[in-house]
Amino acid sequence: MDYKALSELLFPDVTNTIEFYEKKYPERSLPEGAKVTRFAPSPTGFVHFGGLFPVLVDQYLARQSSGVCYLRIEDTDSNREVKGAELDIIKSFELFGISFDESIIKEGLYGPYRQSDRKEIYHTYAKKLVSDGYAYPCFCAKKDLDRLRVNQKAKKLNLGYYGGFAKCRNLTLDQVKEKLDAGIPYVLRLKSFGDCNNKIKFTDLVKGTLELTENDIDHVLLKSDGMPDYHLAHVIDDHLMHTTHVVRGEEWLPSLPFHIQLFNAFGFKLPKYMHIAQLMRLDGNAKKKLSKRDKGAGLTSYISNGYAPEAVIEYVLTLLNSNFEDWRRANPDLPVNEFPFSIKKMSLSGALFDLVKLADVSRNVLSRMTAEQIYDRLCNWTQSYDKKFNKVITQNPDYTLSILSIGRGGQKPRKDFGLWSEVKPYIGFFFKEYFKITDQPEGEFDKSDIRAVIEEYLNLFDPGDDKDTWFEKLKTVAEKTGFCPSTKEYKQNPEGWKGHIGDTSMFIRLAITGRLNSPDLYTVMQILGGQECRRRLQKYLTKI
RNA sequence: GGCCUGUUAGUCAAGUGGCUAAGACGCCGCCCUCUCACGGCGGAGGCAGGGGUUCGACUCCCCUACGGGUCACCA
Repeated sequence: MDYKALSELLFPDVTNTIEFYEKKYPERSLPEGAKVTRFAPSPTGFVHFGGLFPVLVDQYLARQSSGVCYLRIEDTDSNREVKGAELDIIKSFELFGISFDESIIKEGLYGPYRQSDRKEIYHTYAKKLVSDGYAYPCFCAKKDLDRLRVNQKAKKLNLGYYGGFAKCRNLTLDQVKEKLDAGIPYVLRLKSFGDCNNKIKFTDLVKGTLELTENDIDHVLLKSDGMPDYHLAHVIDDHLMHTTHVVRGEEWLPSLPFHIQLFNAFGFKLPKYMHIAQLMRLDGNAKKKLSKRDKGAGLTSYISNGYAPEAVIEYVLTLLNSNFEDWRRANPDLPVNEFPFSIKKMSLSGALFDLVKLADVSRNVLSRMTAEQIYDRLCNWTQSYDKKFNKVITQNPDYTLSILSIGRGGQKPRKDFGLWSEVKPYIGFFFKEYFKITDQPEGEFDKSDIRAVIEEYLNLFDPGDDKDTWFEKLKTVAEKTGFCPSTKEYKQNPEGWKGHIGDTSMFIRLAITGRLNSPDLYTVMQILGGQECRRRLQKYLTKI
């Protein structure tokens, strides 16, 4: 077979040579050891939660080595393409503080960054492959392939287009010409010289040394529409764009031998690979790969549900690097991008997505913010997702700020909320728009006793009191109304008391906040102001 | 089914032949001048099973079981 002639027959329009592109995309000039990584999504919809894993690895590896992290759009399948998805992906990541050094909106020297714009390049390299005898056209129709598969299945053979089953391998130049002239659609296939009885050793940076089976399948390289499939595009792009580290999900592991084969066929240097574990979700009792189909898995739905992006990022980091939490405890105030990310600390098996843990991480992240930061972000979020609340807090910025300051700062900050959507239920009672008595006293008390406590307290209440005086007055009220002023004492000897100071405090809390639980009552009352406290206490009397 | 890969408490995980097997979340109990939150103290709960190798295996090897991935003109 005259491969050169075959290549001319298949690619008459290709006039460039691969040398042209090799020269056009020279080695990147980067410092020693700089890593070049890429995130390469297909624009088939929104980015889902699991996408955060590889992209964060990409970002850390590049940043920590003064390298480059770029975005490449893998849109070689026009059937699955979703309009607007490209920009959506970029915007979604931006919400999470993730940006790329090069992308379709920020072209670098190694573009185009959209695969559908690189067709000429792929064809040039494909032509080379054909002329070197590594690829051939296949005219088999889908029907033929289906039949082949059925036969192989019946005979319990390995499925696929390989060896003796690869009929089109043996087509002569004239036969090819004939079919071409007849307008029969074809795909370009790899002519595999691999043997599935041979094993190859390969070291993955995450998985370690792997033993893989050589590829003997004549995989498709170019689809009948002339676009490459993932495999060919991956090899050519990551070569020309000089990717040093390919970070991708472990679902790609089975096709790795095929990729290695392609790199070798081209004579390209192999990049380093990192196949990372998939995030799983629980489906009944079974673990399932988290996918785009899962409701609420979209990155932006975390935003709309009220998660702080930085909290989501930290949660992902706890799963990505087992020592992240230790680092965070030791460095509570350092920005997250200073975390010394380490490949060695990456998990081998897929973690189960844990909403409860996310909530915990989230509370911790928010507890480290200042009241001002909380306020800004809260305004930002409510602007889109709770306009009424947004109006309330922005009308009273100082007041809101003082509320958000409760128990903030210091060594043991409060952790009352992990979601922006949890703030309103927590602080709503401070505002007349939301104040409502929603709880009832716990335990059995005479209404007259409750009334007596409130009345007695109203007599003594003075907003100018300091905390100790304030508490002394609570004790006085308790004692006067027949409640024990010390909980401890009461527990030792409850005889003769109607209850204890905890109970009388509860009545007052109910009147002031409408709820059984609240932050420190003294502070709450200070913020509300004497007038409002008095008003609420009096109002409560009418409701008992 | 073939191929690949993984398996330490409910979840996430340290651990690389010699520990009473870290820690975190969750759960339970106690403490912290008022509830909650925070914090502190304590508790329940684990090396999938079976064979080897070894003076000694969570750690090395083999088998089994179970989980996951993949076998497209999708990425």
